Amino acid sequence: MRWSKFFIPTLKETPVGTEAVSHQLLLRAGLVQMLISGVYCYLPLGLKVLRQIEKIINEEMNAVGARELFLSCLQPMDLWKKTGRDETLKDVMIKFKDKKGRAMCLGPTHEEVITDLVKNHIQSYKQLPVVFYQIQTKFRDEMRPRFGIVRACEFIMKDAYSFDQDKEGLQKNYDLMYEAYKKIFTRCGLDVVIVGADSGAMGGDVSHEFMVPAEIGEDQVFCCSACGNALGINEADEKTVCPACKKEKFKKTPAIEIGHIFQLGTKYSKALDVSFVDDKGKKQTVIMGCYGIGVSRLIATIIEKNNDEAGIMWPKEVTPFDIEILPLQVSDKDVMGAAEKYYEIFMKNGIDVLMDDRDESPGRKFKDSDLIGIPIKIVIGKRTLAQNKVEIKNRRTGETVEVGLDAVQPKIQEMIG
RNA sequence: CGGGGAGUAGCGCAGCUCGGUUAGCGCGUCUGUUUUGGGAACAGAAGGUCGAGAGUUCAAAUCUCUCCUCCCCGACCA
Repeated sequence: MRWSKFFIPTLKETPVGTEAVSHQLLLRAGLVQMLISGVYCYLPLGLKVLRQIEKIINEEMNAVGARELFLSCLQPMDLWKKTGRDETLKDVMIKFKDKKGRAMCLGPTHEEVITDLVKNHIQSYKQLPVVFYQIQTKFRDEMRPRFGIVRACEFIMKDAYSFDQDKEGLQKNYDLMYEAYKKIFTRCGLDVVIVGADSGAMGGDVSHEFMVPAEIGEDQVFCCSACGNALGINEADEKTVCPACKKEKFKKTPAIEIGHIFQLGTKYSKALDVSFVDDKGKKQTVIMGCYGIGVSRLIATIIEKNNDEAGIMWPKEVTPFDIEILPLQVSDKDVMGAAEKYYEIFMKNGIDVLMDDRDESPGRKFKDSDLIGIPIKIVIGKRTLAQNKVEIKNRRTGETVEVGLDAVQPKIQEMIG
């Protein structure tokens, strides 16, 4: 992709009314734009990051046998009355009446819809288990949206739902999801702390939260500063020595919740009457689990944990582009010729490359490059090109190497791995 | 919803206390010329319902009232 054909409106200065670093960088790097408080539009670069994360999620969900579907976000209130959550979630629901006078809402979550959907298709134990997931926009009329897309009124969530015939089946799917979540977050370049948690308005018994310790976190975890071992909220005080490594005491640390999984049991299946006939011909209620990841929040969290004074430093698997080519003098035929050559080569080899083909000063290009945080940049300038060399720079480490013109491709391949 | 801050050009700001030409500065944008290794220089240009409405006044960005929006702190959540 050529910068001039893309759309990356970078900002030199920090926008007013932003506190969180991730919020500032999301705006400055031209990833998102606010429409109203808690409602954000994704610009092309931000969308590209979102797609990268979706790709990781899709792969890991498929790996544990979850089927992707896409539920409606426009939902009838009648359905919510059946589970009683029209009351429990009334403060966050965005409700209205349609032209026919039907009470509707924009889905704050999808347990009711998926359960209602599955109900019509499950009759026998032979059809279980089944696991579905989707990546969807959720709507919650938050009292106070915060920190850009960390807490928004319209946000993107991956939600999965498992349906089993017994508790053992649920536990199995729960464990699979638990492990899949660890993989997803690791691939996103994050270290998570996993804590047992209250299931709150979701209901059910067992639940785990996936937390990332961070300054702007709205939650708190007790974790060992040496080994990361964590206890559930309020289960420890700061004087307790970590039972795992016995080195450090637990510390109360603010954290961002990016995932939450629940063993729901029969709360929804009972209310919506989802049953099946077991192998003895007896009618049973389906046992459910649900599993959420705040995808948009995940983007903010990744930025929160991967930045420096100059801007974002994308982890390898979520970066919007693999490499960036910076021709420093666009008017110079040799410089631009070399840039075009590498651009073509990398595109042909399936490496996603952004080329800053704008006729801007080198200073501007370097600053923008650091800001948007592509992991590897190839700097092509008159000075080095005169010696038949170009410069390859690692955004995160700042490490710079000058390589001969023929060594560029192998070096990049080596760095990308 | 309670408490605190803020709204002036795309972005960042000054002006407001003490009302008075055509509302200004930096960045960005457009034109031209010169530049080109860490946010270049010069010349010219465009861009504003001063958040909105009402009021006071000969005169309001500035004073008064009402409303709207945004940010931060608290109760809820991915």
